Amino acid sequence: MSLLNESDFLLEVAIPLALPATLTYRYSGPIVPKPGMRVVVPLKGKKLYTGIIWAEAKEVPKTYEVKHVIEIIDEQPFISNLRMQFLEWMAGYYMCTIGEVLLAAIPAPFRLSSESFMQIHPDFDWKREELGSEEIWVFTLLEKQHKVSLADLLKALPKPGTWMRIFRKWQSENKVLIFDELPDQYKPRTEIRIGLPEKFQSEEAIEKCFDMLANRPDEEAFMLKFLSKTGFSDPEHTSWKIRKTDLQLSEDDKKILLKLIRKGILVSEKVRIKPFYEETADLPPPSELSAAQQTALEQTLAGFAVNKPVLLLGVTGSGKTEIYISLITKTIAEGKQCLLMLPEIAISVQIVYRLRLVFGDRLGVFHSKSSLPERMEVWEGADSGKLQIVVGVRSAIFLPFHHLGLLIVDEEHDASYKQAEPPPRYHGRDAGIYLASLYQAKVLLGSATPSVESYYKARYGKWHFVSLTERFGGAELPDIEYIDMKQAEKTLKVKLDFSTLVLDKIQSTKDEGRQSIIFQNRRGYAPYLQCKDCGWIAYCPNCDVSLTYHQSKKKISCHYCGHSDAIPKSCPACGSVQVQTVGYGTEKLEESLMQLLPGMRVARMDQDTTSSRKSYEQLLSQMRNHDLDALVGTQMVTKGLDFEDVTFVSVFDIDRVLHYPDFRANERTFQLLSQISGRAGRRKHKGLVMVQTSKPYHPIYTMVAKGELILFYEAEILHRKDFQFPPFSKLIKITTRHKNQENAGKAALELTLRLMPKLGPQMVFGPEIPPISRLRNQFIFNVMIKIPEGISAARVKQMVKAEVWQLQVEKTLPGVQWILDVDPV
DNA sequence: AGCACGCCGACT
DNA sequence: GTCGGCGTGCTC
Repeated sequence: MSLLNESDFLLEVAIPLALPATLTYRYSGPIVPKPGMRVVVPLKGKKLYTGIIWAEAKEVPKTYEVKHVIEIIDEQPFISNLRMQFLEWMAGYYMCTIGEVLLAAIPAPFRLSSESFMQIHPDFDWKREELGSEEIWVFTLLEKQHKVSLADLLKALPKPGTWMRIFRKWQSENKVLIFDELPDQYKPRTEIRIGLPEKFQSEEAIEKCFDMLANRPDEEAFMLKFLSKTGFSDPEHTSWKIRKTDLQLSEDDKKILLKLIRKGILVSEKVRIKPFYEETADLPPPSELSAAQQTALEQTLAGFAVNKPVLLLGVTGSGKTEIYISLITKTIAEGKQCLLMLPEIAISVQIVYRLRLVFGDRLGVFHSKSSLPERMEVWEGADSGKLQIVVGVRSAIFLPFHHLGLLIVDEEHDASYKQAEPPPRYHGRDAGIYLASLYQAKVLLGSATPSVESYYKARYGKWHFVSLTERFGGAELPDIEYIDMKQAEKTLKVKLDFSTLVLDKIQSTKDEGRQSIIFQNRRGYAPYLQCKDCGWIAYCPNCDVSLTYHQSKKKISCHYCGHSDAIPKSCPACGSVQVQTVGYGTEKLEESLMQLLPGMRVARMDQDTTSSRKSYEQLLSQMRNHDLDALVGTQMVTKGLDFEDVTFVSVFDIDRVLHYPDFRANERTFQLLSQISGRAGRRKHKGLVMVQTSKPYHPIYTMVAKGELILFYEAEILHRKDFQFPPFSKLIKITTRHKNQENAGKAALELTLRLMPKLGPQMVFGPEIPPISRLRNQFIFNVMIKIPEGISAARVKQMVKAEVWQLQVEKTLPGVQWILDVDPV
């Protein structure tokens, strides 16, 4: 960094806000600024923000007065050079601003602002005599006020100094807590456990115990209850403890318990409730690799040796996880870190248990439902290198890995890796591959149904291709049958739109003591509510979609904006009372099954029944304990569920997926059918899949049934090539949004007209009205840019960005929102 | 993200 | 006649 004056620096500072660019600040102070260090800066008025020194500013701005950096927070760069390079790449590649990337990349607790609060950490023992005079000052204030905003603190403290740095240091030393909202979330959840002291933990000792209670029948009764609840009578019981809540104590019981504790016959302890993934379960240690797995592992290593990303095509149940574990173990042995990326829903208890068993404390979990302190812990662990493996969702790529050696992206085809909103609209897999290249880390992508793009790259040179097609333990793939619903209707073999074949199979599956899964990609009771007399349909007032009828909530609601209405008793248009539901959602299927198959224990798994982690886990355990015979669900049941006794899977309506107007419809249909088939017959028993369709001989369906995976991919690749779709081109989707249809349309048209002469009709497509043309009272238009192979995507992006920027500046279309989406999914 | 400036409804 | 709704624009 060059000097302007003596120790006076001019800096480009990136602030985690959706600002168009970095802002210029001046700094003079005791520290030599380096890129990646955090600074506290004033922004518009007196508000303070944390920014990142991005670069040295090249010249003194002439059009405005440059403000001063208040303080540099870090002694060492908070973001390493490598990671800055990554973040900058992301902003460029995904056509957003650095500020937007930082917003996603830096957890809130690191973004000290004047709105942040500070309080004394309850677990830290401050010793007054060890504090310096300044520290005493702050400590006293904190002690008096419980929590203080940094703005107030800065006002109250003697002027010059490096307060933010001191606060930051305290924060990292766990002397204080700094947070943005209420401090409640920092209180660890605890529970009380009641247990038998060690000296009584044997049959004879318990006898003695009871002798002590000989003349207290109430206490004796309590002890008996306690012992039975701990499973004492079970010869294999191992625990002498139980959660107090599980004892379900009456008021009187509580008094007795207190007495017993006082007598020393029982003990109570308060323990922190561990997040679900920290608990360990008794699972068998990882099994030895099979010959097929061993071969796949060796082939993967061969790909790594030539520094290519490896695509592992592993059919469901082939045991990809074992291969992951081997590779992770190897990477850790080399002293490097691993990131295992999973789609949100797949970070299940099962896989984390399994990995924790192998890697113990060296494993961290980075989940979207993780609390802030949990995130901070993983962040710190990744930074220090203490965590050698992190299992996480897409945002885990922002963790400050010390030395990343291996990236595994499981279920790499999963669309949820792509962030839709807010920017950066990045793809976890693709961004991960770039990040790995910076670290010179190895990359393994795993899937039973890879994306067509990945398959193509792996098969035709760029990447390395490994396939694992044998199901582990020799379990057979299920049979897939397509039920011709038109035929079934003609022969009256349909009840409530269920084929009687399917119904019979659900019944017989139950009778054999096994379970079924019924898939329908639509939640709620019915997608429409319609008047039989005049044809009126309930529409969302804000969006261009019909309202879904929800019976249990007694509402009709919009799945896009959340709007909901009471169910009309009569038609608002003609007054008729013949208002009826049309179509089928999971809720209705659940009801139909209960009605058609009496005695069937059916449950439903969709967004509406799994709003909390607990309800989700509960459904899983009900399935596992055979409290259920059939599970109806959305997309959610297609991913990662592994029930030993599910032998029958039924797909209620697949045609809608296939006919969705999108170049990925074939791929999605293939993936969906293959994935859902993977839920059937995962162990000893062969599974059966029945798919209801009006086109039983559609080639995609046939290819799934015959397991002709390679055929599907090769055919699809030809198709994509003909139409110049990815992987033979790159797409940028530009969306215009405005409350007024005309303005949104004009904006899209104007952009098209300006891009057309520069890029030509082979690259510019649109404007087009999307299938849902209005969302949250905003009209939407799309312009698609298709960049063929051989043309610099970077240059096209530059051009598009310049045109959009120009249109924004011209202000002929005020208030139009422009959304740039690179590699839309 | 905030915060300020700016044009249209229910009130002292 | 005014107070205030949040729509839009700027932050160095």
